[in-house]
Amino acid sequence: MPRSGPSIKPAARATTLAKGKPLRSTTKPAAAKAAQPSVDVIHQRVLTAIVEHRLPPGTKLGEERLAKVFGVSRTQIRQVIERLAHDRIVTVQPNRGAYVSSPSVDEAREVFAARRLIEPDLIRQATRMAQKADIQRLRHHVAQESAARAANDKRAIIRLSGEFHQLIAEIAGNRFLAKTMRELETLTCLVIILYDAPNVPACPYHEHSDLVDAIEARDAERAAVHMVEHLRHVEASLDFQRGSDGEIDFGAVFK
Amino acid sequence: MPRSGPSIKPAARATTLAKGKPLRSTTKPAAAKAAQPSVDVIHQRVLTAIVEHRLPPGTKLGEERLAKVFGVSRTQIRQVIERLAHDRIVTVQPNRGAYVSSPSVDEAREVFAARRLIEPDLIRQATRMAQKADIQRLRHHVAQESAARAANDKRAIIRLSGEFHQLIAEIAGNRFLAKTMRELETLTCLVIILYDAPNVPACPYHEHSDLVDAIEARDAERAAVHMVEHLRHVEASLDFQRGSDGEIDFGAVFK
DNA sequence: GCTTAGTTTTTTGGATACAAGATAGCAAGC
DNA sequence: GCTTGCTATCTTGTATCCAAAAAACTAAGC
Repeated sequence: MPRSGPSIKPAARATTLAKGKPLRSTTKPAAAKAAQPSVDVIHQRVLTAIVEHRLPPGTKLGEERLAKVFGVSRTQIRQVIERLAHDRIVTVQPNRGAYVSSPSVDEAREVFAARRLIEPDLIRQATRMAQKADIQRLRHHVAQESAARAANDKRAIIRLSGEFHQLIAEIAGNRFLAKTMRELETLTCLVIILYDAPNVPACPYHEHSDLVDAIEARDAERAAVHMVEHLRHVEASLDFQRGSDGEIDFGAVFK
Repeated sequence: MPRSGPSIKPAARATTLAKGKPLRSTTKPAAAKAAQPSVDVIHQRVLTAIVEHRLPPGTKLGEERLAKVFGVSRTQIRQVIERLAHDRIVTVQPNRGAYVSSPSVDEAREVFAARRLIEPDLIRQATRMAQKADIQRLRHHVAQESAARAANDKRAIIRLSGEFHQLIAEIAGNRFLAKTMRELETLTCLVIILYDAPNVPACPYHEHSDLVDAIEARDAERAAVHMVEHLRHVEASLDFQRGSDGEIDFGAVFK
């Protein structure tokens, strides 16, 4: 974690709202801050912050610091960190703290290999299962992506791109694979910020649109083919050379 | 002080990757009770107990109780339970405690669907990657299974059957998928105890042997086909009718 | 000037204490 | 006799406290 700033400020203002979720909009404005968010909420907020690259790889997630930000005790922060560590999204170094993971080139390739394996099947399944309402949700989501693109809101673009894939996983209806996809998506976001050639957008949105078209046409095979293509595009836009700059591999150096 | 090197940043991925090899086959806790086991060790022990059906689905995992058994404080037990819950292996009911999960019929089907998706690819990959030493490990493992079968050690049989599949995942070399397979394997064990028609062995061992043969012959396609077949055999040996006996689904009843 | 040793400060890891919630036991009523 | 409501007990959830480790800082020496 080489880059300019040695210390990166964790997002002070996390204005996330994850998915259609608890909007406690009608709470007392004054006391709004006082409400202690649950572990789940904190987990989601941190996750979103990582996905949106407000907490880039290498960022230290100090317990005390997070605890203050969220107005809770360290106990709950530790639970959140445990969860993130379990999904390999953060790496904890014993007695030294938790850091947002920097997947190696190998790990990045493994993540994409896993996605290429799982997602075509997932979208085939989704094509079979999709109700009208599901397709509407997908259309709506693509529209949101389009809007984010128009507004040049890069963080929203990244987040929404990922959520699109999760949406497909949910529609497919296999809970286990959906969970796996959530993990893969988050890791992909880390990979993208680490290795993405600048200015290459994560998911060309028309490809998402094409995927929805194929689903609506009930053409599972076309959807699957598009998906593989789509993933290859994303992976091809990455530059795996850059990565090695970040960490000096002492093991390789002295041998 | 032992400040040996200068700023060594050893690309530490050390964490969470602890389960690579530990195969302590004879998990008799008889000795060495005094030393306080680490969270990883406790996690592994509980996992093994669940896999071996010494802790069947529905068993309550009381914190205090486990803490006493392992001679540690509740803090660490809590971490173990969090991990297991994250993998859906235990289900925690808020304020009521953690119970070994009883996957529903739907979930069971989803687990098998995921395995049918992932494992053929994994064994193809393993066929390509396998070194001589790997094949020897596989042979050795099959021999162990055979021995357990001869000794009629049902618990060892179940555990070893699962570990065989994990071994293949490791040889394939995709860490993410290997982790996913570990989760799937454990869930499969829960499914088997819940729905297995009695006296039907989990994995007919000759099938495992066939799989190793195919790998050794470098015939990835044959290996993949065998794997699908193998998984179908296992799933076919289950009786998904039985499940409903166990729990009365009030939600379904009143509607 | 740069490195090295010792000291202070910060941060994590783990145990304990306390509060809230749930279960179980007991008594009273229909 | 069985159900219902209350009280006591136990379990979980959370915050705090303490010890150990690491990092930062300071000072001394080559």
